[in-house]
Amino acid sequence: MNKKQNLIDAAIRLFADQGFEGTSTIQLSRAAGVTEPLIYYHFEGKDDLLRHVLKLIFNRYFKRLDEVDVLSGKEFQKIKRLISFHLDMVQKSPREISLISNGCPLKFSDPENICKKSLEKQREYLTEILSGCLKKGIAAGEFKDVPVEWTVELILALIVGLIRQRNLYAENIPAMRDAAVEFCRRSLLIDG
Amino acid sequence: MNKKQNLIDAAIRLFADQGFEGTSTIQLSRAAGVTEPLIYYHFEGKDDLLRHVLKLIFNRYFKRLDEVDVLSGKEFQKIKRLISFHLDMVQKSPREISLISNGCPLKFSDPENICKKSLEKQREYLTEILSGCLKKGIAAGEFKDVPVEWTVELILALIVGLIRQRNLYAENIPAMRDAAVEFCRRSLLIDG
Amino acid sequence: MNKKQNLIDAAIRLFADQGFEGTSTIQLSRAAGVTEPLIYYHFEGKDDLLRHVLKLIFNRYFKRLDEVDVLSGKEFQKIKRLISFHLDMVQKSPREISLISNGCPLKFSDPENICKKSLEKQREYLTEILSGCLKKGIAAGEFKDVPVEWTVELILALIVGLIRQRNLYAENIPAMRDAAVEFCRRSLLIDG
Amino acid sequence: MNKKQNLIDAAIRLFADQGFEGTSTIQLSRAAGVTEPLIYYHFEGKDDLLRHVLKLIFNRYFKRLDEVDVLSGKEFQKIKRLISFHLDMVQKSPREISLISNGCPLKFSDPENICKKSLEKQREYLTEILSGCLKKGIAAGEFKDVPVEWTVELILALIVGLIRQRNLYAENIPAMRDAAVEFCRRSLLIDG
DNA sequence: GATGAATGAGTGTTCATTCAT
DNA sequence: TATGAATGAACACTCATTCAT
Repeated sequence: MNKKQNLIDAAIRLFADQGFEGTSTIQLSRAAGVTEPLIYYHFEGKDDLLRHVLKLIFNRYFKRLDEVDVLSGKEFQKIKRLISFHLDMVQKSPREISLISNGCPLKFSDPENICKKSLEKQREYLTEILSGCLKKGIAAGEFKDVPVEWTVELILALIVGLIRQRNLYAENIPAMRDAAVEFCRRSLLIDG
Repeated sequence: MNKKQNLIDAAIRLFADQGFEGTSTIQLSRAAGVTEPLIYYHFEGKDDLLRHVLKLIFNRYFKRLDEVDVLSGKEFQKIKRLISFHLDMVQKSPREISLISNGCPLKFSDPENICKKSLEKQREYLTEILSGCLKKGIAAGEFKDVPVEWTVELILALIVGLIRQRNLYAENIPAMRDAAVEFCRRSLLIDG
Repeated sequence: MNKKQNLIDAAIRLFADQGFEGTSTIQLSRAAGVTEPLIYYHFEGKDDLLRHVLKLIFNRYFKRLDEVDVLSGKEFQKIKRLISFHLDMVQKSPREISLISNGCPLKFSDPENICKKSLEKQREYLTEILSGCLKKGIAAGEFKDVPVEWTVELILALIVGLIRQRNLYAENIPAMRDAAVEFCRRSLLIDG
Repeated sequence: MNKKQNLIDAAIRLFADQGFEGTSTIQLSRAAGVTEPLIYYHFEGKDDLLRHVLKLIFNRYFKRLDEVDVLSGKEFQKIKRLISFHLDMVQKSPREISLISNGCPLKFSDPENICKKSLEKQREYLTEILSGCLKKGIAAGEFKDVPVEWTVELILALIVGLIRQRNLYAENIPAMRDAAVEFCRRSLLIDG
């Protein structure tokens, strides 16, 4: 069970750093300290290993996302927590996020792609929460009267963009997080 | 010269859709309607073809970026033009932008990577312009007193995120552009 | 003991249908409902399993061949019984015969090949009986004065050919058997 | 073109001697004096090479079979020529015949199998000729009144069996041919 | 300019087999 | 008896690249 875990760890690392196609099975096995055929004992092949790894990462992501408090406090508090959560994750597990946001899309045209399904699930989940926040916030006089649908898209784009920038340039996360929160606060809150 | 162009076009398409490692020289030659060795007549190899293609795309990008009016009008007008410009580009040439924003970063650790250099050049260029706009706008009382450095990062992240979302989900660009501009306007302008 | 038998049964089936080289140990184990290493518990390896299976089949064949009555009756009756016996066998256990007549000869150059030894034993056995029949029949005026050695070869070839045809085209065995017997009767008997 | 031919020759030899599954691509390439990838330049793969080789052999066989005189002379002369033709072929090109009669049937369950198609074509062709000969011979009072259909099957089985025996035991072909012809003559001809 | 033929190095994968339990 | 985990060697096949023409 140890060696299987080594393989998974190596896969996350190498797939994230070099891409799926750019990583060979022999590289994987060496990085995991095992022999090549063991990949085929534990998984059906290189594709299956990727699938397994992505499933794992998405499960982890969704589990943690579920734990984010999106019920209590003011509406903007909830949005702030969502933004912070994503920037925290990219700081703690940059490779996992990198795999999700860079590694997948290449094979995106394939409709069976788990990444596609998971990214859509993520999109739906976040869209629903953010829509709710915005609507309630507008109704309660907390937010300005912004167009909900497009503003949601925009916040999503902002989150995605921040993750990406951080992955490429390894910037000061807390500062960026605060700047992002303030940026949104000013744009959304009536007394921002 | 025709066949060389075919090769370049095929390379842009295939590298963008399948990634560099995911595209073989035989795929390239077939997609271009030529034979494999011709790649080696016109370029030094597959790597060189990528380099050539990226240089081409970045040149095109920088040339167009240079044509964006960042001198006349109010400061926010300039920022608005920059955002619009990028969303227009992704709509007109999604593959080129996709290559720049997805295809490259995989081999990013390599310091010789042309993509890295070009992306940094782009970053510097945009950062400079945006910094100028923000500083001048703040001084002129057009903008709120926001932290310049991080707000620049944020706008960049927003642009990157919007490009990415559009590439994955092919959304309504004009609407997103307007929403993005309004979002920033509210966040930045004193009387937003 | 049950699982060992399952392995043997699976081996007969798979080796006959796909050939020895065309059958993998994992296919064997799955078809037998056991795990791969069990093959190595009960046999020394894949080769040994083949050897075991062939020995088994040849033993069965020789045992039944021994029970064919080649003593009583006229000489042609004996020959008829031999022909009938082989066509009956191929009808009852086509896979076993198929293994003997198709699966083995491929590695025939190897002198250690059990198949080779067994086929030679079979050849000698049948040759001896048929030679005896022909000689006695000729001496007794039952048969025409045919060249014994070559006629024996011919009858053997006929048997082999009939088995093969039946294995490929699954023809009406009783009819073929009768036709074969009559064909030989006309060719051999003085008052055929 | 020379190296391609070497590959084909090597394939005929090795597939016939060791079977298709028993022959590796590296063996093939070494036996042909070329490098492994050349197989994939000239053919689509190992399967395709087998297909090519079988097509070639069957074409050669059918071409020569077409040249056998089955029109002139008495009916038995025609049958004699067919039997002789096959024994001549097995003497001249034993490996080609071996490939046809041993190598193929293993993959026989596959309906796309060229071998299956070709063997059926061969069967039909020979069946038609032999049926004609027998019918005409019986009508003309040349042959005894034998059951045509089954006697045809029998002669086919005899030919197949002779080929097989010769391939395994490398016997004196001319003697066997004469014995076979005489055997059939006695069985078929009224004044045999 | 352009290609058919060819290759060394490497790909993902399967093989028969072993070993600790 | 029986298996889960693991492996060295080999497998069919593809890679980017070269070269003579």
